[in-house]
Amino acid sequence: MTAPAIRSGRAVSEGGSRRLILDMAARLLRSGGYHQTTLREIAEAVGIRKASLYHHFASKEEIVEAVVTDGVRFVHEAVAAALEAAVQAGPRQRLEAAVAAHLSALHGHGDYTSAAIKVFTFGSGPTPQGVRLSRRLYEDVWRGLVAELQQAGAIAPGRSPEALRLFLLGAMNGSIDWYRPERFDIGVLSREFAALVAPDGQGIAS
Amino acid sequence: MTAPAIRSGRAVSEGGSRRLILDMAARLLRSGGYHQTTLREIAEAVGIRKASLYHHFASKEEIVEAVVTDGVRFVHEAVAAALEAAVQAGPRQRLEAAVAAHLSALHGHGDYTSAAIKVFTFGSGPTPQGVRLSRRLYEDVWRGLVAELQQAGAIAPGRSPEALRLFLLGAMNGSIDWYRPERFDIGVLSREFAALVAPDGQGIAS
DNA sequence: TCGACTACCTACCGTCCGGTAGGTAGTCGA
DNA sequence: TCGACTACCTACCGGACGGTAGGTAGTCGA
Repeated sequence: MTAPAIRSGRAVSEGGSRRLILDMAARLLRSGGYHQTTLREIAEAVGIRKASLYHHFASKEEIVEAVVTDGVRFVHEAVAAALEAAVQAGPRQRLEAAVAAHLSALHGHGDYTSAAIKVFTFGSGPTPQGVRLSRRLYEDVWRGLVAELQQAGAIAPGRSPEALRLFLLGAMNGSIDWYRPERFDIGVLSREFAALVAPDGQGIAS
Repeated sequence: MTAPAIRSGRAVSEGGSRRLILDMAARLLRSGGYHQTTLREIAEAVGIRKASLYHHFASKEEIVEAVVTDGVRFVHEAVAAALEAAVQAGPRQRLEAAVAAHLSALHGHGDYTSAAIKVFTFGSGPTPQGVRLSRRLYEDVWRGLVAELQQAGAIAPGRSPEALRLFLLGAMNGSIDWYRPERFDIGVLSREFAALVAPDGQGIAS
């Protein structure tokens, strides 16, 4: 009685299965983290048998790594693009744009970025080197931005740049626990974040 | 050949087994979260067989709940005591004291508080009602403190108090991912945190 | 001394995990 | 038309999971 679904050899999309697997894995990883997410769940969400996942990926780790790498790359590119678009703006506006881009990548777009944060903020699963590297590179974007803000005098003198960066990233990533699109607006939140780090009346513009 | 260890009926301490189990569970939960921590690991760390855990607790959930509840209560009491001790100080000093108490509970003391955050920041395991309640009560402490700061004019006008509280808690709890006692000083960090939320030159003292 | 009780133990349960072996239907270039 | 290839399938593996059944030493009050 269980409808066997339409099976048709090459299925609907050619080669799209890999993306579909990653999409479903990202969704499940986002809500459950590494250990709660099982290959059976992923396979079921995709609509195939668990063993078929091994036709596209060699292991669970490989699937998770692909999701996490994509997630980090996505938020990295979004923030880099936002900073490039605001290259002529003042430091405060650049900060606000970067924060908005980060939060949008986290909440507005797919599940990849949230999944990435869930997975390696847990510290649960094994963290491959490629993931560590891409994460490091993304952190450097913020390191650079904080340094730029400090150089422009936009942040209060005496603040530790490293503490500032950790505070900011931690607070933004922590929003996956409380952000609800109907309760908060990313633009408003970004202004709040930026105002904390670079208060009004500070910097070259004043 | 496997040394059967010293078995002696009532063992070393009377009734202390329960605490020992929770101590070990807290340590494991802190580093592994809910799903990675197994009853076998806990039992091994304690030095008893897995089935013996059920003499003290009815289920894994009950153990985890006890650890989490203790962790929240500990940080709650620490922050409340710090605020009480600084009842005569200015708002900025009170904020700094609360932040220092929270961070100390997280990093300076046992594993309970970090375990609590790891467990329900994951959103992994089931969250019993008792845990939700104690967490809510603790959040109210910060809600009250932010309101007090706002009333005293210590934070910039126009800031959303709820956003401020969420940022602060998120950033502090995020520190479990990067805090290392040899790289950071809790006193210094607390001053950094407080300076962001309640910048100098603001409030009744100026 | 003897029953109740405490704090453990060994042995086992069904279930689910990630992963593997080997098969099969459809597609496509030669 | 036919072999190679792709994309899936069924069936199974050993092992780990949380949890249960039932037993056994030691303690202690009556």
